[in-house]
Amino acid sequence: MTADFLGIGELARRTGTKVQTIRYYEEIGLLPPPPRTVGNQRRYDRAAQQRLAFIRHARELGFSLDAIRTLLDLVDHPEQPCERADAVARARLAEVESRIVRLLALKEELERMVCECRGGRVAQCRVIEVLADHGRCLYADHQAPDPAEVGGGGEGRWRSAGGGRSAS
Amino acid sequence: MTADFLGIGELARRTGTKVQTIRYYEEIGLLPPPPRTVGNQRRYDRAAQQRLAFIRHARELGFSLDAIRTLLDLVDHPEQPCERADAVARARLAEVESRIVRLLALKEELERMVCECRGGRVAQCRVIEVLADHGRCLYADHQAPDPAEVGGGGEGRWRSAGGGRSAS
DNA sequence: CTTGCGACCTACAGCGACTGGAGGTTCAAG
DNA sequence: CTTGAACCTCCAGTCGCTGTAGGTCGCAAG
Repeated sequence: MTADFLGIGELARRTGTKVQTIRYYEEIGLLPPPPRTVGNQRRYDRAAQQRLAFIRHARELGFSLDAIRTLLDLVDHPEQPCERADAVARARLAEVESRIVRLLALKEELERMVCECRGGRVAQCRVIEVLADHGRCLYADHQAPDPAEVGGGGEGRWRSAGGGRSAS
Repeated sequence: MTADFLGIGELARRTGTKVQTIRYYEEIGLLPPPPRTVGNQRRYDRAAQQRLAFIRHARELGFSLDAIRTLLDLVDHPEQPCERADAVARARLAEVESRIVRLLALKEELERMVCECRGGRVAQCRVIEVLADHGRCLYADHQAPDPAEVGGGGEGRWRSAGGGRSAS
């Protein structure tokens, strides 16, 4: 049924990839340059289809293109021990886990915000208030790079700086 | 203790922001252009500090700069009803929640992969195998944009396409 | 007053992972 | 032969910064 050599559009349709993305993968060396017709159009065989499916699947699982490059290297040398593949997958797992932890904390924070907002004016809005004052958070360290003091109490809105020329 | 007008470096230090990032926020209109010294250097007052702290905090909670722009607009007009702020926060919450759900599924998938890999050759590696064959996943829809058939059985590695010129 | 040094200035290029468009060619059906 | 969809290359833009180059400012020591 399925022709063995596909045009780029057909390949795109079958793998749920955009045509440009396929060309992009080729450009950065994830996909090998396929053979072309005499009219210069790309033609993909089954191996290319499977390689692209692998890439897409790995992308769906959140692997970076760099990690995928490593994984594909391994696919290309299947007699090696698979420690590297394992390590890549484990690293990705650790990433996902820490992201989940962080997002759960964020979720709690956001829930508190929207629950406490009782729909008045912005001037009394909890959402705005919490954002303005980190101190009202459950967790001080959402993901902050540095602790760093940020100065200042909480009364009076601070809109924008406006006029005054400064001394030098 | 704290001088009321800070140089950009001091402000950066206090808010845990990079100097270039502050200039970037100014460039895209999140921070108003501050007054300058006669020598053309930026000087920030307390309002600017608080505005930047707000931005940083919102960023830590994962709000996009666009969402933050909306939020800051509201801060600048505190007599409005706060529905918009609420909506922005709720949208962010929904985003976070769906991301958590997706990541939990990914986590499970990755765990299965690394657990089942028994450290042989790449040729028998579970990690590689699962990536090559979406059908082995628990959930078909990690985040795929389209279902899309992806063709093909599972024997024989598919390395790269290589030579053959195609017919036209 | 000069020198030196660090903090500051503008302008622009680059990251990852695509996405979109312009402007031109090729293919297959009618 | 004509039409129009699919293809081609090249390049700019997305988001949220980050880094660099090459110059200026501010302040202290000599």
